Amino acid sequence: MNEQQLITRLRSKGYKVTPQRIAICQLILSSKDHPSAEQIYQEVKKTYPAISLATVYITLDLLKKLGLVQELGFSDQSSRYDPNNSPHINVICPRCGKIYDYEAPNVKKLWYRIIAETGLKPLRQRLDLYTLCNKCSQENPTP
Amino acid sequence: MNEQQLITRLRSKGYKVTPQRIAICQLILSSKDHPSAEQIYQEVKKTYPAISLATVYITLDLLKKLGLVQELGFSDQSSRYDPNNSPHINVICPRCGKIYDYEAPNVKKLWYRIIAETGLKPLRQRLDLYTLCNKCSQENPTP
DNA sequence: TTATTAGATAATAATCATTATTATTTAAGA
DNA sequence: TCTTAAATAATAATGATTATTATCTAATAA
Repeated sequence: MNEQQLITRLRSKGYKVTPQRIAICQLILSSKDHPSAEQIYQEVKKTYPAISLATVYITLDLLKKLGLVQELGFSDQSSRYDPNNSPHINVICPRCGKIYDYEAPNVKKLWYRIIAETGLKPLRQRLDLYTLCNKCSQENPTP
Repeated sequence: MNEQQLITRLRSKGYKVTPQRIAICQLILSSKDHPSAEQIYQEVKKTYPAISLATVYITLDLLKKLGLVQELGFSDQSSRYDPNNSPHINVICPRCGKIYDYEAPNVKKLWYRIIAETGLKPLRQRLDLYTLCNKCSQENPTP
């Protein structure tokens, strides 16, 4: 989704288009590492030093309402925001919290077979796979 | 896991066996609805009126360390505790928060194929599928 | 059986991510 | 430009979870 599409999408839903909003949306929608609100805040602050953390939270809520990002809640770290809403696996390191997407046609295909198996109509899904990242498994193999 | 196995497990790890601990463990390990800490607290209070919420949290942490329960963090509700650690789907209602397990041999088999596809070695996983429960979809079909 | 003590409990204070509030500012249409 | 409803920045409030601490007790040994 490019900037013009985003602007159109916001206006069509009656939301105003502000520079802060564009900056936050661009950042999160192009992110690959599922940043937290704080991380987004720190990043956007580089361009908008006066921006408020509350604005970040409000904008993230807006993107959730538009169905453009999914909020991933955790018990051991603050929420992370995922702009990828097609079925994929969030590969998560239980030690450092790093997250990346594993996305492949076969994963999607197999997931659809699982869904068919359940007979349920999913609105969305969240597939988390916990495994030590390379860095953490090297640093301290057996904690 | 019966009470004797639980007691042995606790003692073998150097944890003391207390009546409160047994009550909390029994409750969570036999639960099917992934209760929250508060729900467990309210339930155990019926037998142990003087029990502290802190004790519930400490015991849940202990069960996590033993690998007997998984804590499921959410962004829109407090954590829920899941005693089922084999691959299964948490079917979650996005409106009322109700959770139940969908567990079937085929789901497990397909999930293992997905894992094989990724080439990753999972320590654990969490598979959430969001769909309106019967009650909520009847009450207000289109919000 | 009793004494000892490390760990557990109950009560409650502290933390911190997130949400709510409010005065001020601004986007967008008239 | 003018108007105004919505957005922003600043900050207070909330609430789940964690930390602290003064008893209390399970488990071991005398």
